[in-house]
Amino acid sequence: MVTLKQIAEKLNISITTVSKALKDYPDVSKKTRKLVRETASMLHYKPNSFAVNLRTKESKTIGLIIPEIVHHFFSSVIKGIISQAEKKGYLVITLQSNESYELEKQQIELLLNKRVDGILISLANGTADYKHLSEIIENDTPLVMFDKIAKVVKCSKVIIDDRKAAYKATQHLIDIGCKRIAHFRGPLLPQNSIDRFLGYKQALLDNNISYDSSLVYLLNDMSFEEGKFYANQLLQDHKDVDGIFINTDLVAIGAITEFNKQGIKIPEQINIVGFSNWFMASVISPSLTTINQPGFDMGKKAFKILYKEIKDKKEKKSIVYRDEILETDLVLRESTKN
Amino acid sequence: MVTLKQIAEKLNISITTVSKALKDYPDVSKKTRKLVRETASMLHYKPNSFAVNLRTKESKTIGLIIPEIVHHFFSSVIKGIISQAEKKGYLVITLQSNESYELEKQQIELLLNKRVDGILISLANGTADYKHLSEIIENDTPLVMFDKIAKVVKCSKVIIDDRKAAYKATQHLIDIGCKRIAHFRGPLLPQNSIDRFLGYKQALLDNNISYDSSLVYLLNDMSFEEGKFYANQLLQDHKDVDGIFINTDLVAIGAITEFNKQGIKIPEQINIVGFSNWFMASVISPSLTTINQPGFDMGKKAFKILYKEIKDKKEKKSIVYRDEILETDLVLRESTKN
DNA sequence: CTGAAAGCGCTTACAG
DNA sequence: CTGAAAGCGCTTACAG
Repeated sequence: MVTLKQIAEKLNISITTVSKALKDYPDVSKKTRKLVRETASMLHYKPNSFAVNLRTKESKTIGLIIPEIVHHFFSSVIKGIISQAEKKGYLVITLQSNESYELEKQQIELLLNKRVDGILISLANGTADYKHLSEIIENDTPLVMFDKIAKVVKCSKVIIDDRKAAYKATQHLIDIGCKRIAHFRGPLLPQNSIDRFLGYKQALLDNNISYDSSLVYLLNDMSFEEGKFYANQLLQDHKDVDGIFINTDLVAIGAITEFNKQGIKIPEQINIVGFSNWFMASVISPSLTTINQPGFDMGKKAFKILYKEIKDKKEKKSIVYRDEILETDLVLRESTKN
Repeated sequence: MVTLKQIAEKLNISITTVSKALKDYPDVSKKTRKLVRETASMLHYKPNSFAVNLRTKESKTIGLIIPEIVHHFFSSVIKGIISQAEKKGYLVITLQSNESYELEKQQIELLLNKRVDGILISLANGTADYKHLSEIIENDTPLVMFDKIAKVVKCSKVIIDDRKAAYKATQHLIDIGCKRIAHFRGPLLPQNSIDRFLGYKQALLDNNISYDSSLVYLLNDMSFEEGKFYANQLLQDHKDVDGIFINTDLVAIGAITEFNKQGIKIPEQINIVGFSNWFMASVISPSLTTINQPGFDMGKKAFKILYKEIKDKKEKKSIVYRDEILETDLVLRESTKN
């Protein structure tokens, strides 16, 4: 590998001058600058990034921890982050927590040891303790949380308004005439499953529909199979339900599959609204009415905020945490009337 | 940040001894070793990875270039790579070429400048020239290609036998009685679209079915929309077709959607076999018979080979390139008879 | 068992 | 305009 030293020796000048010439310092003569540039490109010189990192104390690399990569929403977020990072000259190290708090904790340790310039994270469902996140902040590493966040952690956050979106979804069911509306909710922990539940409940109350807790089913792993299972369960428990708001599309697609199998007509007998707007939602039959969750934009936005914080830190400006709330909309399809 | 120097000063010993103690060199006394370890953990010492990289000339980081992240198959591959890399203490920098040769080229440059310890790549459809790949090899950076590869490049490769898999898919259509079998193929460039076409053709010939080039449709972007478009086209061109082998599930799902819309019965009027076994293939109606492509295993395997090459290089062993061919199988579902 | 010293390849404040 | 020197924080061959 070619080094500054070799270029310097070849031209009989000092390493200092070579370094300055390559960085276009104005205090190097035009002639020397040109000579150095030419020699460097002739020798295919590439600055040793390890040395640069050590000197500048930054690596132009950020870390990303995500619960699950094979997931339409999250892979869209990753794509948004990576594309935006590349534009700004940053590379992204991605890690998957697999919805495990323990792994998440270890991975933060890995990234901190690696001295990434900043960290982006969407929390595992299992995460209830936030010491590992505080450690990032104490370590003075910029941190931005997105989608699955912890409200109490002091850092910037990019989210959607889950409560509002769930309210919108439920209101739609009410508007098309549903009287008995069930909800398949996520586990007790991630904030967004709580918020989606609260939005559902609020919409009922605002429309003078009494809240019936037996219509709310709490799922654990939010899988296709769970969707089928609880769809069947619902049919046994409540013959009179005419609408369901389901916490996420994958589960909704499981439910649709089960209803189709049992000959339940959608939307005639039961209306369904999902959440996320996966690609699948548009190709299943009947296609699924759902909340569109802007994954790509969320990724872009999260990186942009992180980038600004990294920059502000470098310039010793004080960092102001921001809460960015992205808009969602309801995509009407065949699984609800009209 | 705590450094070796600070620990040394605190204990009034040399930096050398501290370094050795932390690395469990046998020539440090038990007592000193213990003292150093305790002090280090008390001060939350973390080795500065930038300095370590510079000294050891390795970063325990690899680069990954993939055509498209938001894609069930590729995100499974990424997951396989990342999980395996983490086990071996490696981190993964992911970049997306977006099926563009130009981007791919730039990204290789980025990774080489970053001095990653190795590179994993699946080529963009647009890539026809391989100089940028040779550069990796000349740079003495281990390289493993997977899925979309270039046969002429001298490096290890992890693939499936596309020709054999396509043969199997086509043979299945023949076995269930199809006489006029169409094929929706991918563009002329990626090797696997060529191989899938050849497998299709070979199966016909081996079964004494004459090859009819008008039954082969060449698609460009392999999208859901193209699937719909060519399904419609096929209905206009050839009323007698009773089976289609389609290059990838997404297109097949587009085709199914179009056939459903036009009231064509699957599999009674037309049998369909896809390729990849996306999750979607199992939930569409009718569910799709398809070739299962083991993304997660491919990722794991690709990393394992790369890891071995990195290790061999470090130990100055000569590197033997390997071609790993993973098994695929046909998953029978509702879109084909029986 | 301990430590002084060289060196990895840069950057930059400083002197001339 | 040019360059000697210090330093980023480690590792390791070598001396004692």
